[in-house]
Amino acid sequence: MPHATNLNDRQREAVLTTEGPVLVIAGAGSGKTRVLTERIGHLVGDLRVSPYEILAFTFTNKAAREMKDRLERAHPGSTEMLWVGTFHSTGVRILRRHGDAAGVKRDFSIYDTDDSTGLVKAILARNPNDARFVKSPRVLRDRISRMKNDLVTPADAAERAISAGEQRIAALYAEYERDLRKANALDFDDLINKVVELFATDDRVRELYARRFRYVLVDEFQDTNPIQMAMIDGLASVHGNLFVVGDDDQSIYSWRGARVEHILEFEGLYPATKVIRLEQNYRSTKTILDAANGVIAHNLGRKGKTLWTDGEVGDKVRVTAALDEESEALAVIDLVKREVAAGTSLKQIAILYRTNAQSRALEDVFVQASLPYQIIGSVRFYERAEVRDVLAYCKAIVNPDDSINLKRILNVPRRGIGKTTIDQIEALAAERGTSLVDAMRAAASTLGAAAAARVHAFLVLFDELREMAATDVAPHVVDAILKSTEYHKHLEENYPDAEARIENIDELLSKAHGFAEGAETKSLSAFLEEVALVADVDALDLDSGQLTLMTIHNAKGLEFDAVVVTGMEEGLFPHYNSIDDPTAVEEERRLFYVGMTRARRRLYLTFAGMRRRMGMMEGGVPSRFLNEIPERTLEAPVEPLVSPTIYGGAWSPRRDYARSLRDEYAQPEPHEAYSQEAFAPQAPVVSGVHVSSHAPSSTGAVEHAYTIGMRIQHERFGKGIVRKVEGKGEQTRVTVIFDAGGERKFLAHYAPMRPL
DNA sequence: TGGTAGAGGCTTTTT
DNA sequence: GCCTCTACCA
Repeated sequence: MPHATNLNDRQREAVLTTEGPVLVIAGAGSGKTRVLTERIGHLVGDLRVSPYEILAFTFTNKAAREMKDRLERAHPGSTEMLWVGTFHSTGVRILRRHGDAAGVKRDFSIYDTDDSTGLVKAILARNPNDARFVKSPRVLRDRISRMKNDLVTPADAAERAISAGEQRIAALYAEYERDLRKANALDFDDLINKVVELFATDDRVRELYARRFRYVLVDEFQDTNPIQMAMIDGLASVHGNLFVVGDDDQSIYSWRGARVEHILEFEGLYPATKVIRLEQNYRSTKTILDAANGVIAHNLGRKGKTLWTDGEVGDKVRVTAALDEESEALAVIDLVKREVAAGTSLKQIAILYRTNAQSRALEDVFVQASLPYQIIGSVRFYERAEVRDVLAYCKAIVNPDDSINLKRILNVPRRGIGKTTIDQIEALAAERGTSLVDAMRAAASTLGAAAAARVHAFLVLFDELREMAATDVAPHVVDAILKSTEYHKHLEENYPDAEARIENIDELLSKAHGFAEGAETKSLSAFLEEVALVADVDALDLDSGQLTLMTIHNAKGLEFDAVVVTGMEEGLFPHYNSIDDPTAVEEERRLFYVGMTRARRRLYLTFAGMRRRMGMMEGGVPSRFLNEIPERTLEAPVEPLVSPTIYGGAWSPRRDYARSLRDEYAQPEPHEAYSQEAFAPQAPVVSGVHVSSHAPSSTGAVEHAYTIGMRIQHERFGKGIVRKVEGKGEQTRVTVIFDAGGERKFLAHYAPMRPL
């Protein structure tokens, strides 16, 4: 059997059991991606199944691409007809072909989270009395999204509403749905929702797909939500050859409506199910697995399994304490340096964290140290204002009914169409029940002459671009938008950081060019579709030779030789919002488990004694998860971490553990610039440091009386002059301009600094 | 209509 | 600490 060699018995069973429902419980690193790919290879290569009859769901586009690449190598030509993609991209594919039956027009636009929020905002503006029922447009949008994911319609919501507030929310939800239809737009949830609706209303279409796809495969099954489950169920309704792979211990998307129960209830739903468990791990060392197993064992709500490996024991897990987030970043650099010295390449190292906000402090220090890194997520490319502006032009051009995006660009760049004019046009649109563009075309009579002329000028430009988009390729249209609106000039005139913004616009343009080179359909609408569905991880380049920074959520499914999980503090990880809810803490624990099991050879954990949160410095306490790691897997000494005073009590830097590392960064010129070569592999170096505290030494409880103009001495940055003093008591912040150049802000209470 | 300054909210995680 | 919205003035 060409497709069952080099597999263990269980894996082979999973590959060869092609008929009927199969549930594979696949632990972290147990080779599930391989099983999925080999299984498709077996179907195509050995059983002569046409790729046309196979549909596979992956969690990201990147995973889909990788699976296709692997298959293409093994069976050239086989992937052309194969459908592999995310639920969302598969939904789009189906809706573009057969959406009509569910009332979806073929040329619909896709609203991303920002667009949806804009729509909700507009609805709330129309219903000022309802604002008191929701905290913010975003909260309402999330709530609507949750209902959609749970198959709750506006009518259901109205029926279930017990309070007046719930009644109104149901009404706003209904209005949101109406407005989406009016704008000929689908939000992310609709991309799946409408398929389910389609299957329910039109049996012929459902059967068309269900007959075609004799084999349906689902990866990351633990993170499917009810609406996705309904879509899967519809697709598997004819042949029943449904193969799902998941791990209940890695379920980390319940906040998005995902249900682990889908794993637990699968056998009940599909009675003939064959269950296969993959528990042998091929990724991590014995020590890392032991540590991860020890942590996840604290969860009560799990099916229970124990991963094992016959790999080597490996190095122990190292915990590093830092004074604040800056020292934490320095500690990370130090760990990276050691890894590189030991022969690990930068691209095989990942720095993970709970929240995107944590990346900033890391980045600041990495930049200073010239450490090459790539960051996934954070300020997302497609969410930058300038990129969104240009995309709004594209969206409005493709679909002029898209009032949200049309409104966004009406006066960007400034063309004298201000609030008053827009209000008038909107009123006219509401009065006549037409779209915004139509109201603009009709507005000449109601507007003043000057305003009417400006609106007319916009419409001329808009129509020209529309005409062009009907026939020309995406990059040309994007280029025409930029030229005709003099967008570069607009950026230069209005933003001090215009250069960076222009770079982003150029990148968008080059993405459009790249798209036109590779895609079959090169139209603007096809480009928008691609753009709407890309995830941040899709951009991850593991061959860039750089260090990778990302959230643990983004790291799902990936693996690295060395992994550093930062921010191991109560409140951050587990996060404040989860800390009072045992179920939520269990999900946080699973998230930590996912982070730990990304590591192949070495795992590092760091925490900071204090950290800036929304501008305020706050004290931190080591995460409870650290205490759950079996001591035998940790580098000694562990004592300070398991101290009974940890919870509740304020944490202070333990000077006993401030060791060699501190001195390294205590000099005035702390970050020697690490060139690319400095990070090239060298001969292994033996490290003797265990739990190390990364703390610029504290000055203790010295009274701080800084005044503007005062000369000061800072332990690390040398002499300087006080420029600004803000706040009082422990919160006193002092801004200093250093003689050596550079301005910095410190908390007077904590900074290693004294008046001269 | 546009520019600016100050207030207020925000950070969990994402297709 | 940063971004967005609002209020007010030119």
